[in-house]
Amino acid sequence: MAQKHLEDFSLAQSEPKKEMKAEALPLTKAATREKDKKRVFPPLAPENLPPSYFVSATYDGQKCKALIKLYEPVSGKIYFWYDNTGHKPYCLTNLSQYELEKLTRLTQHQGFDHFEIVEKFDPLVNRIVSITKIVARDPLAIGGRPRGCIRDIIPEDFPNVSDVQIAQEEIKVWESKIKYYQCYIYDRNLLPGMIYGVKNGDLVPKDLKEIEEMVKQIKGIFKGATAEELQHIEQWARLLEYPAPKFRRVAMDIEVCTPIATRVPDPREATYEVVCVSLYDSDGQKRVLLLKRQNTREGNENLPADVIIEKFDTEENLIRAVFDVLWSYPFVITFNGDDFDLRYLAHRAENLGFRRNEIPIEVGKRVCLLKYGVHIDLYKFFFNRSIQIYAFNNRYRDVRLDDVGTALINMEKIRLEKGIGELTYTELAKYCFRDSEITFKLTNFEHELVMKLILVLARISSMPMDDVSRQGVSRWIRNFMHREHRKRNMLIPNAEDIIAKKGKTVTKAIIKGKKYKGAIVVEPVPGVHFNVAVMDFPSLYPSIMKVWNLGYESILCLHPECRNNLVPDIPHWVCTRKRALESLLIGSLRDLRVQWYKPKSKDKTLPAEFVSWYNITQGALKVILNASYGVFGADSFDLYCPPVAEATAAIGRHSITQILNKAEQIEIQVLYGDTDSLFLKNPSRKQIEELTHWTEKELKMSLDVDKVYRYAVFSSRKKNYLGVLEDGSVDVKGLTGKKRHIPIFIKKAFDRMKERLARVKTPEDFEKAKKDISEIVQGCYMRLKRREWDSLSDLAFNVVLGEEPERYTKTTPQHVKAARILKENRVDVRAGDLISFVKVIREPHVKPVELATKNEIDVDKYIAHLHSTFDQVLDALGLDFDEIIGLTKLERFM
DNA sequence: GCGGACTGCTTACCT
DNA sequence: ACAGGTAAGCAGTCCGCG
Repeated sequence: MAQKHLEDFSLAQSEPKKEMKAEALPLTKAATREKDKKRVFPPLAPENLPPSYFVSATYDGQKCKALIKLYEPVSGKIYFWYDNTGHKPYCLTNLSQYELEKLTRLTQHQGFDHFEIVEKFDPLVNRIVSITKIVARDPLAIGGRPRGCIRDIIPEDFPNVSDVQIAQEEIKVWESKIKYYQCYIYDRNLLPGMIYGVKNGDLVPKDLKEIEEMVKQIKGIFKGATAEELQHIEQWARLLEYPAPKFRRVAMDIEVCTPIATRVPDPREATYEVVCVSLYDSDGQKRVLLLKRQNTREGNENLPADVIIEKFDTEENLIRAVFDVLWSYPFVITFNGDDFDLRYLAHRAENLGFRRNEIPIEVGKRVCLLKYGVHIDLYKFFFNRSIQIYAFNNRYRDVRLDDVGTALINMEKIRLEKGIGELTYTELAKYCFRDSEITFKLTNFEHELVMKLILVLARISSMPMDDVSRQGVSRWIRNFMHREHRKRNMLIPNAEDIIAKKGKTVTKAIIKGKKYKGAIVVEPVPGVHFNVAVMDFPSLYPSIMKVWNLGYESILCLHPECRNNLVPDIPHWVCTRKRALESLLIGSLRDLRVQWYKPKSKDKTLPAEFVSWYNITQGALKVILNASYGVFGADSFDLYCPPVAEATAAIGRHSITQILNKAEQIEIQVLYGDTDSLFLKNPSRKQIEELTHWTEKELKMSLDVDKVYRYAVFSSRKKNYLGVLEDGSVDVKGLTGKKRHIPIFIKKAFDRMKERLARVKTPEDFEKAKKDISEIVQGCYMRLKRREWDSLSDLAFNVVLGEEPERYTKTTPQHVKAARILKENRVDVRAGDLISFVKVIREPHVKPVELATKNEIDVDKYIAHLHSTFDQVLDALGLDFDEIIGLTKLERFM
């Protein structure tokens, strides 16, 4: 495979060979061929293209057509396919053609094409309406320019509703903010991420016969599903079962030499020289391109033997060599390339006098895309909170290459002692090479997990891979909702219309400033409890949406006969006549995850590559399902509908309360519970079965035993406990000892306690363990008192600065005080930075670690923190901090 | 002028 | 630009205190 896609250069034509003054090679065969290759742009798909993956889409402003980027995995190339159906951009309005023709600004608009009358189902008024489609020649004519767009002209030129004759009380424009290529994807029923061929110039989906058997098997396990549900399960399964290709790709990193070592150069100015670029590709080719400079020594660092070092006499030639790469790889991976590497290269090339069409980069406001392939900026991807938490279980905490690399693939960046400009060639090469190596490997571990995850998300959301890797979960959900609206010929409602009709919530949140009441947390029973079963509803909220038919259309529907189908405890009702889209789509995704992908991802009898695919798929579904309730309560979501979220939460409270009562009734002690879980003390198998059956029958939802703790420790605090599993692993939830801001000095002591607790098997073991724990605490206390710590940084609190330091006006928290001190010392501090500070005796009682000295540490403050951290566990064990550290009751009183 | 009771702000966590 | 609920620590305010 690696060889194969380098063999085919049939596209190479025209354009004079570029001058390259590289030396100090030798080049491998592959690299030589790559250099010889000549570029043809655009890379048009031939009349008949072998099966290729739909990886991206855009609008070509010159050809005025939708453009699909197809990745052909055998040659490892991208092919462009332009629309040949004459599809055009449009928006919709409730004004008639007659009225619209009065608007000369519209009919004379250079982008205007024609009107059509269409019928669509309007979900908010629950009937088919006749509306006018305004077709344009260019998507920017509909919207997207600051002034004079069609969607703005209509309300501007009809300022008064009385000017026109319409049935509704308002002039409306719909679907004018959908990106044109998304519109194209929906209307043509295309599936990004799936496989297509080109036959006689037409784009045709490849038939998926190799997965038919599997799809049949999947449908077979959903016995209770309705025909409609089954149809959707099948639709999702087709998308998710089809295998992924190998992704031919290159990771890239650049270094720029700046006069001031601490400043990051501005990519919009691109004032300074690009001195090094490293490239690491999926065929194992590793290159470092260096710029020859005066006063730079060679150095004697060793790089891996297979790294090819190329030196360039001029920066221009170096950048040309990099651009050759960007013109030829289907996928280019960077870490922060949107805001730095690609942006810098593009502006630098401009400054150096490159012609526009020589630059392979499309520079946008916030992104940098490639004219040829697909640029994945891993920083954007890993920054996504949903990805961070649900796909990677919070394994990395700061979104920096070093941190993500260490956490996911155990690779660190190379630490620099000096600025880029002072490095020798080999030092610079080694440093830069490591970055592209980490970047590449972040897309390569676990059978190319990251690439496949992006592919799966692209399929679910009907989005290009470049968009899906940059945008948040609410966009993914919105886009598959849009797709399904179009598929059903439903009008996509405007957010303000949903709000006007269904915007009210009726419950009062516990937290001030929130819109509605959320979940229930059961008061824990403090103490140590042996044999604790944790039961939970798998995907509670998506289940509720499915079972209760929740969606913006069904909540508070217009049918009088549905008004008595009430949500428990609140006055909202739900439609009984028509299935809501969200309920159907999210419900079927949930069932597919719970009943197929989750079990398959744990099936040890399958080959590793399959398990990995199932695991990736279930992970992608998890990310989407976890957010599927929340988006309805987020005003940034296009189908924002607070009563849907409110009803979901209300039914959740109702469900857990019902089980609580049932458990009590069959005499199981409930120790704790949170939202969708119950912690049961020593239940019998029979009791568990009874609860499960009852839930299945009465609530129409599944209830599983998630795990069994050998023992669990609760304090009186909610969302705070420690549980030891049978295999000796320890779950710590919410305890201060695991929070990332506390000093490692305290954290280490806490971890020692954790290790000790893991070894406790029986209630009898506890006595010995308590003694050991007391000693751990005692030792820690003494070391503090004697000021015996390894380094000051062990005492640092690390707190994220949520805002720019000046923006704190109401209060000045300690980390902000420290940040301001740093600023006074000319250290650049910005929102999002992690501030490390220690507590000191003198005002203002905090100091950035790097400025503090041992003697000024306020030891008593640290003892107080040690105290409160351990108290969360100690009181459950019947231990007392003060007694442990040897204070008598009298001393404490004094 | 100072401490206690209180509220509010901020961060990090849980589901 | 998914939600609400909880814990902890500190900042700031008010009030009483001969």
